[in-house]
Amino acid sequence: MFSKACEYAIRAMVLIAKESKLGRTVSLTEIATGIDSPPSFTSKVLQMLVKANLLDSVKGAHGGFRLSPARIVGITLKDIVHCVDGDSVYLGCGLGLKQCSEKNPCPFHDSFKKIRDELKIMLEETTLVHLSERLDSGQSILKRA
Amino acid sequence: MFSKACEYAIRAMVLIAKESKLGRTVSLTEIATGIDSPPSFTSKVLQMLVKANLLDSVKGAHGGFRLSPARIVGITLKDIVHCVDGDSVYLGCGLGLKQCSEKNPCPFHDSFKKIRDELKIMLEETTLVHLSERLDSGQSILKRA
DNA sequence: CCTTATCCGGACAATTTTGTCCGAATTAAA
DNA sequence: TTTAATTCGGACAAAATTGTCCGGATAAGG
Repeated sequence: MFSKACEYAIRAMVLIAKESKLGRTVSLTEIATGIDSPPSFTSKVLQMLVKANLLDSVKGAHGGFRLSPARIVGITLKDIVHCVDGDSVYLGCGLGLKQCSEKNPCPFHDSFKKIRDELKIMLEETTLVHLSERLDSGQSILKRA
Repeated sequence: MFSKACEYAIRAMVLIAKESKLGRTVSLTEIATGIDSPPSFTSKVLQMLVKANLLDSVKGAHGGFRLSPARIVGITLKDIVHCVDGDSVYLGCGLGLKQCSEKNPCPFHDSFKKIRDELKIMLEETTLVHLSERLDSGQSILKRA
């Protein structure tokens, strides 16, 4: 469904959101430990998010990553997925046909479009607030126990 | 969403279903041309389907691939996807967490489960009959025009 | 100013996915 | 029986994705 890079991106952003709400800045090491991901690769992914202006980084000692309150409220899963994987997950044809469209549909265009649209809506409606809240309450996990 | 291999598998099966209804056996060359895919790679994918007993092959001159009427009716998208990509598309965690479950959910387990379940149902309900009919009627395409 | 902790960027490496090639086995038809 | 058309299987190659390493830039704190 999503690439590894995108999975790490989402998990990292949720963790950063959680810590940012407490006023903390989170280092790469803490993130990689917290979401159980390869540090160097995670670093690349975070750089993508920073460049796309979805995430703030603080250089130098005691630096790290953080999210402003406005961003925690405003950033959706769709923003993150779009940044890392592009929009083919919720826009592309299920059979990989570039010519597939309403007028020129592949055989399961209609049934698939329904799923894609729901996925798109879900990604658009889910913000970092929603996700990080479940972490706070201990209702959910970001890595294996 | 699906791998290239899986996309080719689905497109090929729809084409074979369409031709099999007319009593024809379809060669690899015809399939690759008909669905606009790399022949040798498509061959590998078809072999997977044959081994999984989802498809019949006829060796030797005038050989090729074909589907019995019973299979055209019985085989669903889920069968094909499961054979080629496994079941992670409609069963796995959206964040790639193996420990994710009802009792130990990742932050967007619930919203994602809804999508996955619908995808699963759609894949289970869609058979080759449905897909090949749309080809017959000229309502849909398997490659670029 | 110096040291230390951190992000950044580029080069590199490993792994997985995608794709190619060729020879062997099989079968229809001349 | 020979030839041609085909699937099958294995080895190989290319490309994409995932992951590592290191040196440079930046900033805090003594």
